[in-house]
Amino acid sequence: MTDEPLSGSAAGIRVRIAPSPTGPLHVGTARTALFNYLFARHLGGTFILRLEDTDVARSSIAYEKDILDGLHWLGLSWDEGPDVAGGPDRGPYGPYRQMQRLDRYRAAADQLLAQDRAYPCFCSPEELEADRKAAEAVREAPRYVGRCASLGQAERSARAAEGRRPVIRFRVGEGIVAFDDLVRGRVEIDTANLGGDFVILRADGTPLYHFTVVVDDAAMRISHVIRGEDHLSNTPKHILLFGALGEPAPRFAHLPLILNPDRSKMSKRKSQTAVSDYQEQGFVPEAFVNFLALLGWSPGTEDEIMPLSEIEERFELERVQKGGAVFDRERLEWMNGQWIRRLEAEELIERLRPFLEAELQAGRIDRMPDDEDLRPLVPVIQERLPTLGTIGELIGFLFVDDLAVEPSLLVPKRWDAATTREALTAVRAVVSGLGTVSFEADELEPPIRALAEERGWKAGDLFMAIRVAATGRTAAPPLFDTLVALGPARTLDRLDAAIAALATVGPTPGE
RNA sequence: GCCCCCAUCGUCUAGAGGCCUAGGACGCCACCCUUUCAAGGUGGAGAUCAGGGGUUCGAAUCCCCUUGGGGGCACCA
Repeated sequence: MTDEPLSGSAAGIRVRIAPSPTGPLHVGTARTALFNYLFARHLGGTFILRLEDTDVARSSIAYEKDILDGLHWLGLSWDEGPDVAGGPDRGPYGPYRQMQRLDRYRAAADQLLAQDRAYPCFCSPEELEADRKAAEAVREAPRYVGRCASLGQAERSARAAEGRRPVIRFRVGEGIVAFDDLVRGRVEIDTANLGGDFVILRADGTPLYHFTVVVDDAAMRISHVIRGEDHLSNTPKHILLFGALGEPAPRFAHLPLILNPDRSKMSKRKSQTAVSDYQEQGFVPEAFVNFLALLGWSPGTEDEIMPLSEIEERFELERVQKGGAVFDRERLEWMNGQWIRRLEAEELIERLRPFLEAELQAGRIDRMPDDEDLRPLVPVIQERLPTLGTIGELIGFLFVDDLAVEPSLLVPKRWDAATTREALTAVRAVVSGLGTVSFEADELEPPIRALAEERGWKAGDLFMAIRVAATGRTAAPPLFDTLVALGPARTLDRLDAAIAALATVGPTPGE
C-alpha cells in the first residue's frame, strides 16, 4: 500500500459522512460531519453523504429526516447524496442509501467467496454464544474459533441440507496491519487481535457495517476516511477488506471522541446528544458549529468566535487534537450568547418567532407579538438571551393578559407592604399624569426619580416595586423600556392590580 | 481478559528543546458600570505541564517505564 503525499490540489479528495438512520442526529455524528466538511471545503474536495441503513430493524425515515434536517440546519452542505428524507439523491456514484446497493455487496461477497477470502459459516447463535462463554471462562478475548473455516464442499452441502442458513465470514489471516493515521501517526495492529474471521453477510443475505463501509468507500472513491476514534481498532478489518477486494485503501484520520462530563464516550444516558434538542432549546447554528469545531481543533491563535466560512479557510487536520474533549454546555451557552449578540435585529426577530409561537402554543403568553412589538425590544433583549428559548421568560409578561404576581415579591427587601402600596399609588399618579403622548423612557424616568427623592425612598427600591408590579419578576429588562413596551394603559392596570394585591398581604401598620 | 489510543488550570485549549517564573477562553471570585437581570470593562484564584527515569548545556515539548483515563473486541453502526 503506497500512500501518495497530500498535494495541495483538490484532485481526488473525496470524503463522506455516513450516518445510520437508527436515531436522531447525534452530536458526535455532527462533529464528524463538520470535520469532513471542513477538510473537503478547505482543500476544494468533495463531501458526500451516504446513509447506512442496513440495520433495517432500527432504521426509520423519521430518523433519516432528523439527520438530514440537522445537517442542513448546521449549514453543512454536501455535494453528493440525498438532500431530503426519502428523496432522490444526486451524484455519479449513487445510489447513496445502502439498502439500494445490496446487489453490490452481494457481488463483492461472491468475489471474496470465489477467491476463498470468505466462506460460509453455519454456526448457530447458540454455538457462538457458548464459544463466547468459554473464552470468558478462561479470561480470553472473545473470538470466532473457526469451526467452519475449513469445511469441505460436502460438509457445507450437508449443513445447508439441514436447513441451516449460513452467514459469510471474511478470512482475517495472519500478520500485522499498519497504517499512518493522519491525526495519530503510525498505528500497527496484529490481526490476531481482530477477534477472528468476522461476518460480512448475515444469514438473510444483508451485509454488515464493516463490509458495506469498505465496498462503498471503494466504489465511491473515498480518498480520506475521517471518523471517530471508536473506529480506530476496526480499521485493520477495513484495510484487509480493501486489499482482498483489490482496492486501494483510503487514508484514515481518527478524531478524538466527544465526552460526557465523566470522560466516557458521550452518550444519551449522560448527556444531551440529539442535535435537534439543542436547536429546540434555541442554540443558533453559528454557535453550535463554532463550538463543535473547537472541540478537538483549534486555529492555533486565540480566535474563538469564527463563522463557518473562516473555519473552512483555517481548518487543518494537522491541528486536530488527539485526546478526547468533554462537551461543556456552559461554554456552548456562552458562545451562543456571543452569536446571538452578533445577529442583525431583523434576523434576531425572525429567529425568535418559532420560540414565541411555542410560548403561545404552551399558553404561556396570550398574544403573538409582531415585528412592531419586537423591534424596539431588540436592544434590551439581545444581550440577555443565552438561548433563543429563554425569550419567554425574558419578555413573556408583555404579552400576557392577566399577570399573576406573587404579592410578597412586590415588597422590596427594605420596605413593608404599606410603604410599597403608598409608593405604587404615588407612582400611579405620576404615570397617569404623564398621559399617552409622553409615555417614553426619557419622560418617565425623571419624574419617578424625583418622586423617590422627594419621599426619601431609594430609587432602586422604588424601581423594584414597580418592576415586580409590571413584570411579575424581580429580574427583568430595564424598567422604563419595559413600561414603554407595556404601554400606559396596561402599566396603570398592573399598578392597580399590585396596589390591590398589597391590601391582602397582611395588616399594614399604622392603618 | 486481550488489543489499540490518549494524558497542559474543573472544562475547551496555546505550546511542535531555550521566547514558559506555562498564554487565552468558559466557569468561579472580587471590583467598576448600574434601577434589577444581563452585557461590557478591570483584576484575581486556578496546571510542581499525571508520576518516575533517561537524552540534552537546557525539556511541557524527544525516548522508555509506571499510573490513570478512554475506545474496540456482535448475524449494531
